[in-house]
Amino acid sequence: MIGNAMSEPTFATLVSRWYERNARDLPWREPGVGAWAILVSEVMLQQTPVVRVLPAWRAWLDRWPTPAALAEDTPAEAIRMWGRLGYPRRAVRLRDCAVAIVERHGGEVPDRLDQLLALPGVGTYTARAVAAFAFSQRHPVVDTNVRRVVCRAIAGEPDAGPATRPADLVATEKLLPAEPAAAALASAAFMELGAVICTARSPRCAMCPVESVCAWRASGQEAPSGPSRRPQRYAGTDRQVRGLLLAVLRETTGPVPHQRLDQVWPDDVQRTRALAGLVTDGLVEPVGEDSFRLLGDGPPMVPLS
DNA sequence: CATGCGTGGTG
DNA sequence: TCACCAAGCAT
Repeated sequence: MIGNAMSEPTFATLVSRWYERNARDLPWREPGVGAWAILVSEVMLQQTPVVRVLPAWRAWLDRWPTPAALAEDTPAEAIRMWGRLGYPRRAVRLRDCAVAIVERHGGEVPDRLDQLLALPGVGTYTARAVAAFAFSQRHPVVDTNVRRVVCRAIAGEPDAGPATRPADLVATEKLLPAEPAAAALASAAFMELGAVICTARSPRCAMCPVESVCAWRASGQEAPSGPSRRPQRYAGTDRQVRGLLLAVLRETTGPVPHQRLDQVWPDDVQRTRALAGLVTDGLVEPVGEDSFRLLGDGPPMVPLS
């Protein structure tokens, strides 16, 4: 027991201490923030930087403080409120998620991992993040930041794999304190370390609380390997065309004649394909012969009899 | 398991 | 300038 008391601080302890002194004061981390607000923040933060999420998160919760409130509104309004956060399918899925929470869980965000995972738009990361941060449960929370931190500091490798793997969850779980609340704090701390110090491009090792125990540092800090995969260009892709189409639909209430949508992109084939994709994905619906609108942006179409 | 899916900031 | 992202998810 004396040996235990005198042992070196654990990895999680070092990072948690650093976090308690240096964490950014993000609003969804404040005490008393509910599970719904945390869930909304996690979905918005999927692939969108913190600085852009901040105002959108406040506006969203001001309008829809509960899952039930969002569930009663239209997908179209969800897409509009999403603004330019990107990947607007997340807005629709978040609304689907609110509907599911009302239908399956009486309007309360569930606290069980399997129930969270079953919600639309909630995957491995988000389910664990909500369980840990909203309900103080002891689950490894592994996002791209945590993968990078653990991969570098523990395994001594410069890069994490392309996607979260079961091995990442196991490796991270081993680092967590036994106490659930401490484990949740440690998970937030790992994420923060990866976001602020142990960044992908230029890690600030001089500021790092675990530099002295970092395996990557100890092994000479081998540079990240070359480009594993060539990222898709944005300019000229369907993705860009979808964004242009959606920008027009967002700023218009109700149906938009296709002639107006035609103006956003000259290539008929690509534009038509992009619009069809938006319909397939449940973001847009056709109205009448030649108009389109955001899903649910007006009264349902009544078939003529 | 590789892809597709938006957007705006930055070195 | 422009490649590279930034707390993933669904298929």
